[in-house]
Amino acid sequence: MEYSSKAIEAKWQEYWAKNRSFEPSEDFTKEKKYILSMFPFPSGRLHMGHVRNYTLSDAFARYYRQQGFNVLHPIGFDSFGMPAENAAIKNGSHPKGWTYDNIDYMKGEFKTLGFSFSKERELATSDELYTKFEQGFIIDMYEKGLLYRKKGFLNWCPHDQTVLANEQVVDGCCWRCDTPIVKKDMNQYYFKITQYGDELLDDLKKLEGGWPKQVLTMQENWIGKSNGLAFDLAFDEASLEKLNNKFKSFDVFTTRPDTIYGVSYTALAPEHEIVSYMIENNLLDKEVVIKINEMKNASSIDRQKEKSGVPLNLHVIHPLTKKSVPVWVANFVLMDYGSGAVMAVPAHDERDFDFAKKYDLPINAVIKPFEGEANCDKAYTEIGELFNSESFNTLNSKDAQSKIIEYFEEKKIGKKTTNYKLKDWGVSRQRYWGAPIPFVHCNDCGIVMEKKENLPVALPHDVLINGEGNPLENHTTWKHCKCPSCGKDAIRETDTMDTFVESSWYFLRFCASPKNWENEAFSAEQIKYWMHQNGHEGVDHYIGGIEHAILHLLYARFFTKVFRDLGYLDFDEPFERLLTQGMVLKDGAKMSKSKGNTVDPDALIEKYGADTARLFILFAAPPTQELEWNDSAVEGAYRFIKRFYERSSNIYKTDTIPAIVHSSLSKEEKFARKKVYEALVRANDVYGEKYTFNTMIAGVMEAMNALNLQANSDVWSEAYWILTSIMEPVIPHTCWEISSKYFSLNNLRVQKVIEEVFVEDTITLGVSINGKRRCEIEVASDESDENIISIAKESASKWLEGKNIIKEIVVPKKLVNLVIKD
RNA sequence: GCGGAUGUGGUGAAAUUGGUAUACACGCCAGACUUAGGAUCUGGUGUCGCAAGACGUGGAAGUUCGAGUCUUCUCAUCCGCACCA
Repeated sequence: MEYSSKAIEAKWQEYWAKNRSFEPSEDFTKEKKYILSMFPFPSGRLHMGHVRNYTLSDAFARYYRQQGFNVLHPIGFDSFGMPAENAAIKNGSHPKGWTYDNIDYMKGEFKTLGFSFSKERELATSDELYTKFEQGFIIDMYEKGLLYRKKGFLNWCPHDQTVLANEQVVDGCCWRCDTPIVKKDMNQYYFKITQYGDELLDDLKKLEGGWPKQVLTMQENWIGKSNGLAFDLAFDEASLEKLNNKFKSFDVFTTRPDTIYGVSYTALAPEHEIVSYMIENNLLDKEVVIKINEMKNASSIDRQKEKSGVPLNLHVIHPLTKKSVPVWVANFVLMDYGSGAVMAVPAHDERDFDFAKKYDLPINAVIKPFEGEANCDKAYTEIGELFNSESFNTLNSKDAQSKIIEYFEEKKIGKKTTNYKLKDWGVSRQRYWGAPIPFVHCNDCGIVMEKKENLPVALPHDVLINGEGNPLENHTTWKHCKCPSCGKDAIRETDTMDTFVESSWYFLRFCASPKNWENEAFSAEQIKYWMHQNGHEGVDHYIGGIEHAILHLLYARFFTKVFRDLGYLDFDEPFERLLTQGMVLKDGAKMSKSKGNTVDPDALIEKYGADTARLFILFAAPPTQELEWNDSAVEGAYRFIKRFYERSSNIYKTDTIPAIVHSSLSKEEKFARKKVYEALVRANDVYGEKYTFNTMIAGVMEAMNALNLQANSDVWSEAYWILTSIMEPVIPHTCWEISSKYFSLNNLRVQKVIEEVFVEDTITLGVSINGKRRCEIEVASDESDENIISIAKESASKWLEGKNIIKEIVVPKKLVNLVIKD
């Protein structure tokens, strides 16, 4: 009975493949579970983060199959993207060949890890069939005005030679290659995600409980809703003249209208159109222009270092006091938030204060603390009581805010406004390996959508990828086409889509039978089934890394709402429960090639087998915590499996669970049974809410330790009937092997908990004196409190001598506490 | 700066939610079997102490018969956001 991971694992992997064991049933009357892991980018090999991710989802999928659910547990590859092109530049490979070779290899790895994915629903998002439907949705969205093209200042990564969405810029650098981004002015397509800002924010409430709090907070902050007042600041006569009457005013936004009487200057972003106009028309001194250009060109990190600005020698009229207020350009004013202009109240805003100090601008306090006096040594940013504010004096900040907004609205000089940090999602990428945006530029008709029957607009195979420019733009023939509307010569759009578009709807694609994939993106009937259950909506368990807390998860939520409004779906949120797994660390740091602290899954499987890898991963830490890799603990996992396998020699063949008369057992046998059923209870707790596989496995180990203390083959056999069922989601190969050998696979299903094994004749109670544990006593489980106390007193007599007992507490089945006094 | 999380043996971690702190595992120590052991099995292992015992969940205080768990303050580490007007 030597344990051989290789022979056992290969055998069952073949068996599962041959028997289509993990294909979902199309019997839609059964209860279902949709278990989904975030699909991988086919970079070449799986890393430990993937293994952890898929081990978790696989455990869920296998558990629910045992429980009799119809389980959809699909996988695919997020296969467009820049690494394929970077590899092309480096090795001369073709992105497509490189991608699909990697996919083949990684599919092999899935198999050797025993993951119970549906093979038949596997897909790659670079498949033309996938692009075809995606481009169809893009056209729908364009028609609805949810996709538009405009010129703007974009985040440009000089290394990847492409633009990035705001979400994809991390600390001023490219999220993929860490190159500092620069701003570039160019045309690009945007999804109007801001139109869904409110709903994306409000619906976070529906996800409470199902999603980690942290992710909800991050999304909330990202959307960044703030309420306030927007109003116009009109130029004075001299300024109007200076601007050739081109601009009469500009718009500002404030969340603190209560501080409006404290305005002492206003500031425009260096990119503001009024500033640009003045530069273009030589209305500014040379030195001023140089300073403004410096501000514009500074990286976002440099720009944050120190506040700086220049006056424009323009003035606006304060809307309430009618006083003249100078207009400055300031580097801390951001063009892409609000209107790119601010009213500055140095007395009550730290940024405005710093700037005013530096340039010696007036600081006018208008809010004072409810207790105490106004103080101009630093900005007072708390709420308080208004003064120097004409008719609003003595109001508190909160009341003043609404009163002042009301006043502006009455006078029609301003409006209550909501602003969002969230910006529209820029989706153009100037690269080859992505889904082409299915539009055509026609001299006569403008931007024209490709006809749906002509989809997909597929990529040309013969491209030159050398890292210079956009390969589609440079291709000699591909971009030339006929206008779908007028038939004249036209040019194809050469931008491709951000790969986050593909991952925004892949979970819906799995809701279709592969035999219909040619004809439909997803099936209404299957969406209705897989994405709904008992009033709940969405994927039942979605498992992946926290690094997608904003990007992918926000985009997927947005697409779900758009698809709903396009009439394709009838629910609001795609993922009901989200489990974000922790990182895999080695030597205290995230595994990475550059640090040289990686563990190769293939080598691990070669040495110990997939079951060992899976067991270690689930045992070493709870899923949401970081997982510190430990080679000798892996060894320990291997030894446990080996023991578990070899001790099956204690059991006999049976097709039903052995019947045992509990009362006839010895103390050790009863104890072993109790431990086995305790493990079962723990196992059932894991999947609902707690996900604590580590304690479930500890329970099984405890049961094994208890079984070793006795030799009753009925008890052993019953135990294995249950334990192989509990452990099957974790170490499936070993469990199927044992189960097929002894139980004809009949035990891999719901197990019943028997209560009688938990009933004990005697119980052990701790005895504490003044809360300090002193000794323990063994009493009959139905002993009266009165007797328990007298037994406790007797056994603790040593500590009670000469003391008065003033209180006696019995905690049922736990302990006795005696409170004494000298 | 703002927001969130975490802090328990040499290590990864448990603790049925206010009731015997350290389950389970790794490591370590000792023993058995062995030509041998990086195999297997058995036993031990929070700290101090010869012992009785004392101390012990980052630190300080509080509530309680009783606190890892609740309250207040504080320290440390990690993560997210960050000139968002």
